[in-house]
Amino acid sequence: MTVKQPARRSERSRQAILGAAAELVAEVGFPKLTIEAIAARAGVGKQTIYRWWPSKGAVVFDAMLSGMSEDGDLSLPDTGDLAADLRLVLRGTVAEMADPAFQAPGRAMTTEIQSDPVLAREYRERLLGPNLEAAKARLRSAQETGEVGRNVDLDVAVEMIFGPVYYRWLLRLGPLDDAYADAVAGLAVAGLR
Amino acid sequence: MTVKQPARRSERSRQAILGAAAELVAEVGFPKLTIEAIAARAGVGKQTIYRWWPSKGAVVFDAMLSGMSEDGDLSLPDTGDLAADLRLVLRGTVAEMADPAFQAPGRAMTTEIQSDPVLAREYRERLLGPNLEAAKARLRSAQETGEVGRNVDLDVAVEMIFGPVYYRWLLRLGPLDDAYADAVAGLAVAGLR
Amino acid sequence: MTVKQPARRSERSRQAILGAAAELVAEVGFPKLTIEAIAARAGVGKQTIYRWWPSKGAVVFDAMLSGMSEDGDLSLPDTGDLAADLRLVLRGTVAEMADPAFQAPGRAMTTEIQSDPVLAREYRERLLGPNLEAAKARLRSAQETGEVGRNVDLDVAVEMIFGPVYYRWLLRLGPLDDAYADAVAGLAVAGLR
Amino acid sequence: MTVKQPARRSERSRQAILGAAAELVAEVGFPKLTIEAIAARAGVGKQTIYRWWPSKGAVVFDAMLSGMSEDGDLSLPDTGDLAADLRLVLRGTVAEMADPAFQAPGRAMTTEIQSDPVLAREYRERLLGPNLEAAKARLRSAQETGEVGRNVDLDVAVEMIFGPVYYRWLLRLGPLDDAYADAVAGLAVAGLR
DNA sequence: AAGTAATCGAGACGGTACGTCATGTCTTACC
DNA sequence: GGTAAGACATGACGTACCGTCTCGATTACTT
Repeated sequence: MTVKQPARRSERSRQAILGAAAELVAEVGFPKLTIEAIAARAGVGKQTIYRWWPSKGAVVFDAMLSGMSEDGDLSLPDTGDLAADLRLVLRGTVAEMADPAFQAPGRAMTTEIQSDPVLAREYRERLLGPNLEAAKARLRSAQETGEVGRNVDLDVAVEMIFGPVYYRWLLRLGPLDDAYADAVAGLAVAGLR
Repeated sequence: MTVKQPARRSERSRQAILGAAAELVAEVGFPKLTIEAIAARAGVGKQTIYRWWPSKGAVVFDAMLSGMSEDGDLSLPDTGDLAADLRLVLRGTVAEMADPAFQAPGRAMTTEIQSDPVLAREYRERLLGPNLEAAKARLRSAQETGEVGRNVDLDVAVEMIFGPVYYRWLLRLGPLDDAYADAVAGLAVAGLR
Repeated sequence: MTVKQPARRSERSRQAILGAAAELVAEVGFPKLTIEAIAARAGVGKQTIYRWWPSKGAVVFDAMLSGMSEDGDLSLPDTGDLAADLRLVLRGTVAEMADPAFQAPGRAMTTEIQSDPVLAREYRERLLGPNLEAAKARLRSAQETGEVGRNVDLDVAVEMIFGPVYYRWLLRLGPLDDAYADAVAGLAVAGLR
Repeated sequence: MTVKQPARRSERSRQAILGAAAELVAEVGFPKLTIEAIAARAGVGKQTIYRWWPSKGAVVFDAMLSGMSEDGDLSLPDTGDLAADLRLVLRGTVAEMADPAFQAPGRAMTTEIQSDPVLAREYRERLLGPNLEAAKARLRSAQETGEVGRNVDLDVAVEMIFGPVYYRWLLRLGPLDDAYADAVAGLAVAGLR
């Protein structure tokens, strides 16, 4: 969340808290995670957490952000073959979602977002939004080559691509493997034509 | 959840608990819902809840089940026009999801499913599964008329239909209206061809 | 307590309850003794206990009564030598009080008597009273031989004899052995002259 | 009880708890006294009680200690006339025991001591012991004047003095008035010669 | 270099809810 | 009708965390 960065904040404590939060959410899951446990594990006073983060969710969110390479290039490949590019992207998405290290915090995030509007906004704007924007950019380019219909609503289009994957992941409806990624990519490309 | 059915369980208490849970989850939301409040509202001892349900989530789940017409005909319409049928179904789905009365418990359910495997199974088997099966049946019929390709994996196909809607709903990515339902239906039908 | 003796009372259950109570009070002590545990140990419904006894204390009291030879001859020996007779009696009293098997129920009794007037009355009339009466009888006889002064209040006198022993036992002020019994007997006899 | 004195304990809370405990034990009696009620009356969290006292009994004990002038001069009068001095002391003892305000907590204490060894020790060392010591000191002085035999065991002697009173009080064997105090004093002095 | 103010660790505080236990009442089915 | 079994409403238990608060003790800027 990183509310603000005042002069005298202890970076050491911040790191310890984020690290402890990341460890603990993986160990016990989000619902059983407590601020007290984070403070204890981080060797930090509770107040230091309350001073800088508004909620448990915010801490975990920050911990997840720290754990990600925020600088990563989000843009999708553009080889001119939309189907191939989507297959590639979805295979990556699917692999990440199947990764056990991502599961606990990922689900926690989804959960927390449901009851914390501030967090939800943060999530949409800082994590999800940029990714969806990148996908839309690729589809826009595909519209120019004619691979995607001109009248297709791109907001709906990106949801057609990632929605099914997210759905299967969250509700554990089936395996998240390359075959699945390819199938979704195939149906999507066909639909967008 | 209805774990087991020993001897003589008080039906009156069961109804009161389920009713109170449904009311309270709508009033305060799932995270702020407490067993004590349910017991108090239902005029029931806490132990009576703990005796029959393993967790808060299980109670709310049961409450939701009770609130639904379980006998309802799940099968999709089959007018011979797949696109029209899907539009109809998705409009209904979207309307339900936009309904404020469904929001709180619906999100609560999704949330709770993430950390309770028993509940998750129950959810998939008793609520989600039948609905997806009904959709698959309609698609299978569409395969016979040629509206859907023979080699399309129907599991993936149903996720292509409902996944995007669920995605938009859960992450609040945009409005859930008829236009959106139609757009999703359109793209899906095109993809499945 | 034995409230009443209606026709169809199960003697088998009564015995089982009293036995279980006696065992349990020795095992866990009176404060941790529960009606449920007694019922379970006795293989009896809780209601059967509630039907026949008004309180936990009453059950234990009855159990203790059953455990004692109620028919025993309470009268003190009268050899003509009061000091010797008292030594004998007090040695017996002291030995009983030091007996581990008597400790738990004995203390429980004392405890329970404090807050249950009915029980207290029962205790004084059925257990304590007869014993004190017997001692008074012996002292009365001693008054005739001149070993005890004519103007001595015998109620006070018996309390001078048993009070110190009870005091030392209840508050664990020191060992309860023959030497102590003899010392008390000696001082008492001297005082009563 | 005052288990330990770490860091910064709230004196205000301590007083409120002790006060509430004293009031409540007088109102409802020890067996019906609950920690929750004490906390509520004191305007304090339950945890604050559990943090500093190990049991309900310990709280009440502390409350009683606070209610007593701990600084009081315990030593018995020494006018040179043992009988007169003992009469005086026993009249005081008897009056205190007959005082309704002392009854409930006094009996509670006795009761609680039976099942809590820690409390029992505390009681013997901090309340009872000093009083008995004071009495022994007076008797020792009497041994020098010849009023008490040289070979009398003073531990037994003090029990001969207070035991009967305690016995009559606890088991409600008779009135606790001046006449009784005098009778006990008289018999005791005669015995100790 | 000393003064000073924000931050830190620690943890006590008033609370809420937890999940468990025992109470005493009740209902059912058996004998 | 008494019984074993056990569900029920009640209410206290002792524990876990909540979010706030105070306490020195650093610590890094200011003067």
